[in-house]
Amino acid sequence: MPSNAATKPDAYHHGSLRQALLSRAAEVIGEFGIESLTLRGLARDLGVSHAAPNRHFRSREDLLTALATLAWTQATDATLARALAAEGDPWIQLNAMGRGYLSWALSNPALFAVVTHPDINRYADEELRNSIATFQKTIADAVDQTQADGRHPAVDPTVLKLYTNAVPFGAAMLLTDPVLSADMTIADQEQFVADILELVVPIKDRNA
Amino acid sequence: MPSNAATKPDAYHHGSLRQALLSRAAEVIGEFGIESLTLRGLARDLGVSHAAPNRHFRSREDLLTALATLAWTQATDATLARALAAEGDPWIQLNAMGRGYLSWALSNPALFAVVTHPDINRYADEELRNSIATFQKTIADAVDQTQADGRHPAVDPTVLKLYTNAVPFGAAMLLTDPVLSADMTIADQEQFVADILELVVPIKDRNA
DNA sequence: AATGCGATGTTGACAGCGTCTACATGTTTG
DNA sequence: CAAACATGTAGACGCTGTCAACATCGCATT
Repeated sequence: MPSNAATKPDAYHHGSLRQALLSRAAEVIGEFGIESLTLRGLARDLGVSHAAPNRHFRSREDLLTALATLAWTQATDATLARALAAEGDPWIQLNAMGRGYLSWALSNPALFAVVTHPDINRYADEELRNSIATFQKTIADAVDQTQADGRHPAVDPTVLKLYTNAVPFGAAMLLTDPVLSADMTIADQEQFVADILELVVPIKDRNA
Repeated sequence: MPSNAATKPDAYHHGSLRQALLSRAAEVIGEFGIESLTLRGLARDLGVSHAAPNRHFRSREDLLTALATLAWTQATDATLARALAAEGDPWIQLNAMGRGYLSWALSNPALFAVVTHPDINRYADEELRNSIATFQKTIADAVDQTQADGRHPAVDPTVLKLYTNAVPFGAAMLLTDPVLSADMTIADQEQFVADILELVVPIKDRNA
């Protein structure tokens, strides 16, 4: 059985260093930003030697790529979870997916920040590409279903999908940045998100 | 008269190093990404000593901040230019602004990348904050005018402004990233942008 | 015109970082 | 039980940002 760092802090082997690195990395990014993230700093924080992280991530870029993969996977899960819970027609489900995605982004600003890093997809590995493709397909399928259900019949599906992706993505970018959302006074964030989605995928008339 | 680097390449003083640094930085970012941007690398590229850039930018972060300020200023100009050329009611102008903004972003992916860097606003100086505020106010005013003109009368202005900001922002993020827009086949980018804007600020019915 | 000063560029130095290699330690498996 | 393997350590290297000290230039004041 591998030793547990919590019970054997002086063990030669950490036991779950990879997970600890990912977890601590998210904390550091949230607190100090991505540029402040260093492998040596993580090693110090976790009480291991400076080269230990290299056993799990060949490079700093590799660690960021793993975080991005985690982020897209979580985003997909959060999005799908809301859709399954919605129990309605495709339009209602798409609205729920948007809210699920935005909720996740606002609850996990550090992981979302990794996803918006302009370099992150530059040398993306296959795993990251797959997690992105899975997310995109999730959205694309949901959009297709709304069109099959009669919504936006005249709109080019490619345009509609990019639009559907862009709204929560852009909104999350603005909302997770204190400077960009500086002059907004938002009382209830959940309600705010619902109001935005109402402009894209209106469902209020359903209850009227 | 300050020496000109183009005519006196061996001069002790570069003559316009600050501008050359910003210009070369944008090139490097476009080609190799933000993480690959180093002050020493820029110095080498421009044929000056390794510490020369520090006379113009106290730190690497300072250079990125200057680039971001430049980016927001250009974005504002590009957005306003289209609005002034549009010559229509507020709704038509807002549509034009969206297209102007997206055109700029797609034409200047390197500067746009700086703006989407998750750390860029973390320690933003006053100049950057001002350029962001100016852009936001430009959009906000235009949105207010559409509401004064009778559009979206029942929608909270704050929600409407965030939505109006988020669409082009998110669309530009997706379109400037080869991975995120991987499975999109876009024949005419200008037309594609117009189609997206049509979903947010429809103006086609005007000509019908 | 001479001179002195501020702006700009150079050189050298230092610590921190990523990352490689060689070695140590613990775990698992035949 | 021993050998192979996964994981951690120690040391080294070049690169980077950034500072201090010095050099050179343009410009303004006399």
